[in-house]
Amino acid sequence: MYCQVIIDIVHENVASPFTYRIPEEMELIPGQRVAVPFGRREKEGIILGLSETCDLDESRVKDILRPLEDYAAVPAELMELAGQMALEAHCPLAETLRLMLPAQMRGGRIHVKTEKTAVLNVQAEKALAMAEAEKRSPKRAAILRMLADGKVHMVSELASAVKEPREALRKLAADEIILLSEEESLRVPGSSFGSLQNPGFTLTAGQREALDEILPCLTGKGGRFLLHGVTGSGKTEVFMAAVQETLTLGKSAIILVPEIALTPQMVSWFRGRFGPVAAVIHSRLSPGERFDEWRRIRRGEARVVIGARSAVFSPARDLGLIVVDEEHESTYMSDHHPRYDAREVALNRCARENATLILASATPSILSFARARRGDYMLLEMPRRVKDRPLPEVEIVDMREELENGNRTVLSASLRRTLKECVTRGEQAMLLMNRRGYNSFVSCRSCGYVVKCPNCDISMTYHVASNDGMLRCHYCGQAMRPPETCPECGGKYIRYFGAGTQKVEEEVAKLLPGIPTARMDYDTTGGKDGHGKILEEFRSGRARVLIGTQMIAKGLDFPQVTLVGVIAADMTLNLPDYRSRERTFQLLTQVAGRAGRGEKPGKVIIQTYKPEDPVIGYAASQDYRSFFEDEFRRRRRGLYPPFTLLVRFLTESRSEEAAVRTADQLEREIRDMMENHPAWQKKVLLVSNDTPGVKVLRGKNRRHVLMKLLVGPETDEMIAAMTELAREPAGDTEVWFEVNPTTMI
DNA sequence: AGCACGCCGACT
DNA sequence: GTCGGCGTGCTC
Repeated sequence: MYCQVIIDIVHENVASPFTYRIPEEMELIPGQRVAVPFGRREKEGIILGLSETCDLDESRVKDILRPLEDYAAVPAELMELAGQMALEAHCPLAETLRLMLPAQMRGGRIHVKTEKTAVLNVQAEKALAMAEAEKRSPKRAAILRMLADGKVHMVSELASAVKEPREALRKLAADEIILLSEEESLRVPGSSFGSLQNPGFTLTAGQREALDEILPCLTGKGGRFLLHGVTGSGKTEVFMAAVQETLTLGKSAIILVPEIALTPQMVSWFRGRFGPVAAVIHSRLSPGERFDEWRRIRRGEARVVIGARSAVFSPARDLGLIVVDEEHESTYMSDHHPRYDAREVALNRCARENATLILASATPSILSFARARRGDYMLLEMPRRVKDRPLPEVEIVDMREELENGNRTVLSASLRRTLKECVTRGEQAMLLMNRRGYNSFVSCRSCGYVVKCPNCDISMTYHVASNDGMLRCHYCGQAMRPPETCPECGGKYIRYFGAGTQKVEEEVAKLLPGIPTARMDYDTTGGKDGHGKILEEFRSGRARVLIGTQMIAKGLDFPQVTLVGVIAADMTLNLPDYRSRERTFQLLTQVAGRAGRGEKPGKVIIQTYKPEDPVIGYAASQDYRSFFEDEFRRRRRGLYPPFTLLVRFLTESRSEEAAVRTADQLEREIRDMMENHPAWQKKVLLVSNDTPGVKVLRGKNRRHVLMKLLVGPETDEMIAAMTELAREPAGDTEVWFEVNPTTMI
């Protein structure tokens, strides 16, 4: 027998399978990991397939050394998934296969943990009699009495009654009175999140209706749902019930959450409700715990998996359901190689394994909602909050008026007043400073005008004076000098935005002397568990005002918070990214949902230089539908995803000249390629060659070639050709190729 | 990815 | 004359 093995090396040169002979008496199956001789070294590999014959010269074929486990580490469905992903991403199979295994499992770094056990080897009566006789050895007597029940006991358990039992055990074993052996032990992660009993409450009508659609699918061939419910409508309860039903049917469920550290409630609910059948995968697990959780899942002992995006690759037995909570979150998009979208993988797996998919969000992504409307997903709407609690009152403050009234600070008069009242009442407030990215945009403080690219309908980015002080469009490379006066109203207050959380904290300290505040942003969450510490400070009430970037807006539940202030809603709106409107809407809607989660009603103040922007209004009234229709039209009109594909080649080199030269070379080759393929040429809307937002990163000079493509039947071929193009060696310049890059810096 | 082989400059 | 630079090429 022979087998095809994928060697665990990610390199084009060794990407295709290698043939090995399977020695007599060795039984192997596809998906199993093996050790093989490779060159003059030993390597790990995964069996792709088996065959009776081999078309290679016998003498060149080597023998499999040994299996690494006695089961297939990658089950058949995940083998197929890895294959398809490698094909789509144009990357070696070894790379996608790595996603299917806990990283620590590779390279033999992790071992199955065993625990020593002891069991009686003689009749219980005889043991008890011996215990009586063992006058001189109380330890042996005690051990014999404990083992007299005939059951297998852990040595650690015996050790808690008898100190240092090792010598006594050794003697008993030598006399063949007891048997010592080792048993595999699983490190079940401690209940670091506690275990909250979820109060069993009766379902609302909305929840009932949603479940009536979902539950029948679980028994059959599966279904696809987009669960759209306003903040506080009880989406969690719906998919918890679906998970319960999945377990009742003897199947497994995977629940994906955007960031496990931010959803401790969910984890404790699941632990409380499902006990040890729930496996929780999060970044704080030790390598050993992670591996053991993986094995519990692989064996079918854990049938509920909760984790971040990589949990979508869990080897769940008989998969019945995948839930993607907060479906719109960008964390579902992997940020390093091989790039994948956990939502797409979930969809793929569900189709493959006849499982049901539930995407849940209060603010679904444009893509998912568009699909739901097209009929790809069944749309389940829950427009009401539980107990018919009202949505918080939202006030929009026009910051241009503040300026006219002589207020040049970051806090409006209204926010100052409300904040003071809130704190005086002993309640808590959250202030969101949604600043992102390195660069700032340029805006007129008198009329709200923002400098936009003439070709792209995207705000231009100011490149600091130490760079070249120009305004640039990150999409097409258009550059211009910043205007001295506002082209719209002629005003002189053209400003470069860039104020941060620190500034806000200073203002709050001036307004409320002596009131403790907490600040949460990239600068303050550096240390180990910096996140948790700051949040705890706020949760405990020691800090009364929490000031932070968008990390404070996600899924947090502080019942004492009655005021949420958004310092400058336009900040994310004017980022040079076609997704900025979507992100702003999501952020504002989600943050508005943070206020008034307890008994007391909440208030939200949104400060903006552009109160007339519909996105602000849609978020204030939590009107998802109108936002969607508006944004979908805008994308179609502006030819943005999902109607088009953005593609980028990034060159990086120590030498600026080399980075530029390589980018120029790529551009020429791309243009040649398009000349040779008239059908492809028609799909190309834009080719630009320019300096990216960050010109030098980690000491490397950078340059990028951007393309916008219309999606069509030839898309995949074009991507494949461009992938090849990017692979060509370019001296000391590195070339990165990306489709729909997550970031454009 | 590693690790061989292989062909040109400064050293015991 | 050799030791060693890292350019090309192969690994079932």
